Amino acid sequence: MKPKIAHATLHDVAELAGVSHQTVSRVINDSPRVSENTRQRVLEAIQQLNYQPNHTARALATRRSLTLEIVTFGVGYYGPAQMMGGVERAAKARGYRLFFSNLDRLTYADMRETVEDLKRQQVEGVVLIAPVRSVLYEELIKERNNIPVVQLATQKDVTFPSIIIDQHLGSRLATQHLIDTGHSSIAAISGPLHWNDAAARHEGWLDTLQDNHLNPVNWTEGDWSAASGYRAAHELIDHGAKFTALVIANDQMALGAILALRERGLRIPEDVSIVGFDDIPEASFFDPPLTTIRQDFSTLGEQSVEYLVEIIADPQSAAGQRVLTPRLILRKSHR
Amino acid sequence: MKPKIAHATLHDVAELAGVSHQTVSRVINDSPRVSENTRQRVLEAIQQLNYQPNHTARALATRRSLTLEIVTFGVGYYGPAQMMGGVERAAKARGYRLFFSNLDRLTYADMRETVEDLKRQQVEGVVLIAPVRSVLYEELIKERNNIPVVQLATQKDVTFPSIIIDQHLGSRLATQHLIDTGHSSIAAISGPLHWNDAAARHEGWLDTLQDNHLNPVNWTEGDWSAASGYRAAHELIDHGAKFTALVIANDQMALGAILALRERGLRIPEDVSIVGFDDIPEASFFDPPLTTIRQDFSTLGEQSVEYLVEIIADPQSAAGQRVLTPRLILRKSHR
DNA sequence: AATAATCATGTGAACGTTCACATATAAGTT
DNA sequence: AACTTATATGTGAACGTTCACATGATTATT
Repeated sequence: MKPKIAHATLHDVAELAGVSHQTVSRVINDSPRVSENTRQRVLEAIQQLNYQPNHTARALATRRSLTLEIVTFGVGYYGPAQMMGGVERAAKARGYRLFFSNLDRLTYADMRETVEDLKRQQVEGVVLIAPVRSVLYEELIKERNNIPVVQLATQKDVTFPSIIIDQHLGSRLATQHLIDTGHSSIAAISGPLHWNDAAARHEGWLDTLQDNHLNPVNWTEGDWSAASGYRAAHELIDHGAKFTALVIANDQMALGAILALRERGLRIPEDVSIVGFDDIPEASFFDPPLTTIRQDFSTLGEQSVEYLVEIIADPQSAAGQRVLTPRLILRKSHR
Repeated sequence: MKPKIAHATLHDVAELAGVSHQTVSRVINDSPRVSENTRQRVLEAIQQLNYQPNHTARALATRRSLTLEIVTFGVGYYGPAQMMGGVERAAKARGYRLFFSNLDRLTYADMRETVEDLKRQQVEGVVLIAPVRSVLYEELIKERNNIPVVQLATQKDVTFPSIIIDQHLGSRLATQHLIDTGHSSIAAISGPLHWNDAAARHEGWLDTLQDNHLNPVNWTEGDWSAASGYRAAHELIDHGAKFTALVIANDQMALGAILALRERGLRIPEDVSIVGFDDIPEASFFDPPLTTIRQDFSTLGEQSVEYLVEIIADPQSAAGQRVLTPRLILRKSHR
């Protein structure tokens, strides 16, 4: 019995219910200013026509889109993917829809494109996953037509709205634990240092060694991949580095390094202790199970939406950086 | 010198350039029907006012939103995350924006919510990552207000527009290879069987054994996680299963299984051969490097957008299922 | 030189909502 | 009984575009 009107409008419903379009509008917006009697009649008409409010028209009229955008760099990576999940969940809970935009490369053209898009989009706020050091982000922030932006995984102590996990602290936790358990030759495999988290973790390692009057033995830079961890570990040994422990900037590289060390006849943890970062779900099943610094990326994503919503409600409340704390998870890759 | 009008409109630009709004509209839409002279004048005004066309208004007037939606189940998993990346890339290349919606649980309420949202959204098409067997998807498809939908990772031989990777074939590739290299006791750890890919892989394994007149030795079901692979391998042995090879439905479970087997004193590949599925980037750095069936999820995502765009252009062209082929990648976890 | 065709521009009404009012009826106060 | 107040509804103009058409100026055709 459902008349198949392509898309019923407010007016179609009004006509069928014998009221004005405004009354229908009141019904769908839960206005108290409408009698129970007519409300029922309208509801029935809505049902009968399978009416759904047109979001576009509504956005145009109210000048509110109820839409957020997430701009991410590298969906392929574990961290960003987890953050996205968190952002989506929180956005949905708050009644916002989510545009999704990924940057594969941080080129000027791609960034430009993204900025222009943002301006056209009628978006109420942006979660920017900005894990890499780049002036392009600043450009985006400046040119964004006053749309609130919350940055994730950016640099520490930055003054604009942002949330980070304290990587320096995380690295300190890892390194200090190794020192406390008797190690004094602690090498490192860092992430790509133009990534904020990689840089912070690296400095945390350096600072902790310094505080304990230890020399930074040796380190190399990887690219987050297991392949690069494998190469890095081999390199370290090739260059004659002596170490009894290894701080590795993420779990994937740790996996690669474990394989390399084994190839070199080194046992873990007997000959070298390892601690990683992230605590990916697989980390417990490395051989040996990996001691690592857990990052709650998903919560990070959720909180970014909370923050954003606060700013949207009151732009004055846009105040600085919030910081989450990582946690050392002890398993069997160290002693 | 830039006057900071919150949002300049077509009319603001028209006034400044001394033309009608329609002329400005022509300019921004690259209509040939405008003299070079006035085009310049308009362009200048646009620049000066920092004008950006309002996407919402345009969508309302043209009844085209230039927006696609991706509905996914489990961003946390490797496959879906990769597909998303592909979808985003292709959508952007085609000039479409992308709404992102994730389902954490396949409950009626969540699905209902998603369907209602779709109807309101003014979206031109939907990529539905539907890796799990559920009637709820059918509901979504039926009630979608005639919006084109392309399903990914759904069941084989289904008649609506969809793209899958041939998991049955993949499993056949894996199992047959083991048989060809001399194995006759081939056990399996499957994924959760209500997942389409898991079911297809499982059947592929069964069918291949049957074709070769071998008995399916034994198998257990995991949940894709490394933890479940670990448990499953232990279980298999606890139950007295005898096998010289193991087909494991994804690489993460393979990782867990490898650890379990080693704990039981079994060497890989000397005592048991292993082949996984997916070829996650870490698979080369398992110990031993994992032989596995590579899935090109990212291409799958891209192609879904191509298909969707075809359907949008010509709804008649919505025809059936397209199939991609997986590939066996030989490494060192078998012999 | 007159007529037709082309080009450059303008005008007003859509698109489907909400917003700011205006109006009519009912109920409450003095 | 007259006057205020509250309640239920309707009216027309926004929102910022595009669309369909109308107009006037230029150029081409016979």
